[in-house]
Amino acid sequence: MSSIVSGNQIAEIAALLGDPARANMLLALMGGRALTAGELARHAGVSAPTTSGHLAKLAGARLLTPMRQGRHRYYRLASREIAEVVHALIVAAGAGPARHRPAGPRDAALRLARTCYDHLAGRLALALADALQDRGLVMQDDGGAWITPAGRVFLEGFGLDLEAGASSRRPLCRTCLDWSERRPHLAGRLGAGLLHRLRELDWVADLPDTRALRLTRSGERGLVERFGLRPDWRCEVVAPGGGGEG
Amino acid sequence: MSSIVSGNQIAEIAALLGDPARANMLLALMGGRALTAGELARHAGVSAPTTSGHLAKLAGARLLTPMRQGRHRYYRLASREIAEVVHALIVAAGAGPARHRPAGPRDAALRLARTCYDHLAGRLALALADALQDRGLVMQDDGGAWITPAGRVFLEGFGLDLEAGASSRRPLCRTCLDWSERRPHLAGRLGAGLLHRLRELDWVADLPDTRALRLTRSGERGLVERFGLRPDWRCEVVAPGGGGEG
DNA sequence: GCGACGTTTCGGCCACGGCCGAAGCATCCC
DNA sequence: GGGATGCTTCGGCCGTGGCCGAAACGTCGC
Repeated sequence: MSSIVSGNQIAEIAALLGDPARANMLLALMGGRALTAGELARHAGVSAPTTSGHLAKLAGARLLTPMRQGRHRYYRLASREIAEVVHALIVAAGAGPARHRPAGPRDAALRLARTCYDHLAGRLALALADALQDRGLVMQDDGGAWITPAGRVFLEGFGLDLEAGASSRRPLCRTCLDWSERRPHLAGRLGAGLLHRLRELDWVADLPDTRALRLTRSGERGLVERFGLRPDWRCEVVAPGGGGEG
Repeated sequence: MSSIVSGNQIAEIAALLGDPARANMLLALMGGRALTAGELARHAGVSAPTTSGHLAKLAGARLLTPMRQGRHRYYRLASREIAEVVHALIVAAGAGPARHRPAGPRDAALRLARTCYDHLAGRLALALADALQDRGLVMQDDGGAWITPAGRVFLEGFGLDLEAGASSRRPLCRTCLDWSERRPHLAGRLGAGLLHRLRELDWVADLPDTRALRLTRSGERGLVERFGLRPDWRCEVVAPGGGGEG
């Protein structure tokens, strides 16, 4: 399988990661959020023109995907494969005393449900996003998500104020790459509003000293009844193949 | 988890991989075997002096581990973490339709026993290497292996011709990093001779259309009786904490 | 419309690093 | 010892590419 890949192709990608400014940009994007060129410039510690050049290269090589939004330009990691490369580099750089990560109960809880900035992440977030999509309330395509008219009615009926913050630059509905599951979940004002409402209804509760969340009994019942959440949402979604063999 | 790693550290590693010559060297080393500077030069398609410079950088950054052996200098991947980075890059470069690998029964057979070039690899190879070491017939240290006088007697009694090919440049006894188990097994002329003899005795048999091997009933009995192979050799091997890792 | 702001293009500077040939060590073999 | 072989060091050439300031472009808000 590796025989079809030449060192030159590898070097091309690695060289893009081999610049401190670009590496810092990619690192900043590992959170899964899309960031603007300006934010990335600040993360990288270089000027706006320099940043622009770097971003053009990264997008040209399909490492990043740009999204225009008004006078801003958002960039996000283009694929799971690229995220894997950066992840492997993070591990290799942290190297030294090879840290062991036994994926304990804490990790499991985080994978199940947690906050990501101000919105929901983890398997629960994905299941919720899937449920909304299955019912035609939210549509997702390659690089974004939006609320359908039916979705607007439903969400306002659920108690969300979709107009709140409408004047801010923040998009109403946006996808955010879920770091543990490697699939996009819902962010933006919709994601924030959802999490806020779920807390308000006591459908989710914060666990102490962690970003993990607990889905309450009423929450589980409510999400299944009103959102059509699949009862098996806790199950592993996909098992990406492990290390290769020579 | 990623917060303690700066983009600069990542860039440092990635930059080393970002040169076509170096990338081709690392790709060649992904087979798990240690290769000489000359072999790597040929793989990379650059001159010996250039290769030397590259290898010095890679070894200096702990991506490769050098091993002197006479007038040769062998290099191998320094750690599992580095191999993971290269692996992720291979996947990302092959990108497009992300191949799925379901780790089926074929894979399991390969992990159990297979050929690696002309010698044995997989758990059987490790168990055999351990057995030889436990009985003081072969000694291994940080970067190599050699046959003890007692081992020489035993192996010749088993039917190996240790003098065959003695005039060639190939080392008698060498370790080779097992790619599926991430521990060294025995290669060199000893490894080749062992596999040859095991086939001759019908202790192992080749499976069709794969590099996997099957240990026959007589083979299993013979290896337990004569080599002291542990009967539980098929079990998952636990990575020893000490190890030559990193 | 106008100014403010975010981003990109242009031009020029400069350093880093890859490349090789020649020469220098080290090792093996006879 | 002498000669082959494998690898490294040295010196010099040269292209690639990162960086910035100035200025242009596009969008937003008034």
